[in-house]
Amino acid sequence: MNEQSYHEFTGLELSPRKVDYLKFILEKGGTVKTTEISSGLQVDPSTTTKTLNELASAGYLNHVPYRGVDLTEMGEAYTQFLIRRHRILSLLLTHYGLSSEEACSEVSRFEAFVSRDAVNKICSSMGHPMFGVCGEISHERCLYEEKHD
Amino acid sequence: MNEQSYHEFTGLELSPRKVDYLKFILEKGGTVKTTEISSGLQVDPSTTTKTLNELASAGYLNHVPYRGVDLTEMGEAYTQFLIRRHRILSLLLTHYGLSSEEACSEVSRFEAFVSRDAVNKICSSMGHPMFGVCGEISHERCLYEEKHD
DNA sequence: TCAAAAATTTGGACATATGCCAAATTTGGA
DNA sequence: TCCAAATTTGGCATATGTCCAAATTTTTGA
Repeated sequence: MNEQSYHEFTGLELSPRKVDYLKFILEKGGTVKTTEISSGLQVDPSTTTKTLNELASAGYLNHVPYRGVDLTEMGEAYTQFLIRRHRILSLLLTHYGLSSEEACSEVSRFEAFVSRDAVNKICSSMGHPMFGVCGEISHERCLYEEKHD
Repeated sequence: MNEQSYHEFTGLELSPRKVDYLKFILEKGGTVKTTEISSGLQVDPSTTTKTLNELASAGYLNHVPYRGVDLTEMGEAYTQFLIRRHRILSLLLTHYGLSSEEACSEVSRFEAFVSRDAVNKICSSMGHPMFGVCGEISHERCLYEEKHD
């Protein structure tokens, strides 16, 4: 989604693993170092470097070699969606007999394959819940888009 | 799951594409030929042959070269689960503002990553619905397992 | 200040999953 | 029986994700 505004994306742009990286980076906040990510995601630092380069090339991150990464404006907006998706889907599953922990780990496995359209429909249908099982749910862009469809 | 009974599986054994193959084969029924599968899944016949060999090695299929494949007993039981999973998840999404078609194609993208445990919980929680948006839902093993947990 | 330690990156290798093409093999119908 | 159609083999390609060892850069502390 390099050249486009963050209004246009399907939610299917990134692999499950890349989603993990972005979520981790947003949750850490600010500039994040390779080592922190490697520990957090349990991978070799060289793996982290490679993935970071890919995410930077795709426009989600600014990467200053040897210094760390931070989210671009687009990357931040996109990652907000990733987190909202995770929370909405997790909350959904807790309504069907899964515990918070089960829901969370279940969703982590498949969330990367759930489209933004579907998430937005589920979200409206649930009445834009404010609290998920793993954090507060922000609907900023979600509500904005609904009004401007 | 080669040596084990089909009572023990997580539902995460197969990649999305292999799930497609098994579902297609079960839906066709009986012995299915390479060409039918290739047309159905829109892939080169040589790709089909390779995948069939993998599924046969893993114990899901009997493959008689140049003749076709059919599901083993285990493969059939497993594929029943795959289809139930697809239908339960699709039905679920239609309760959140997605049309049948949307639900179906959405679920096709991520179903391979939803565990059997989660499906069983969702299924009980929904009261073991008999009809999905893309076919009747059979609960044979699902109900059996519930009684014998 | 500056050398050793720590962090990061590079380059090479490997594994898995998919998929196509061309060539060889087998089947089956005329 | 013989050829066309179906199938399989073998080779190759791409995309992801991962590790290791070596090279590079940054940081730290004496």
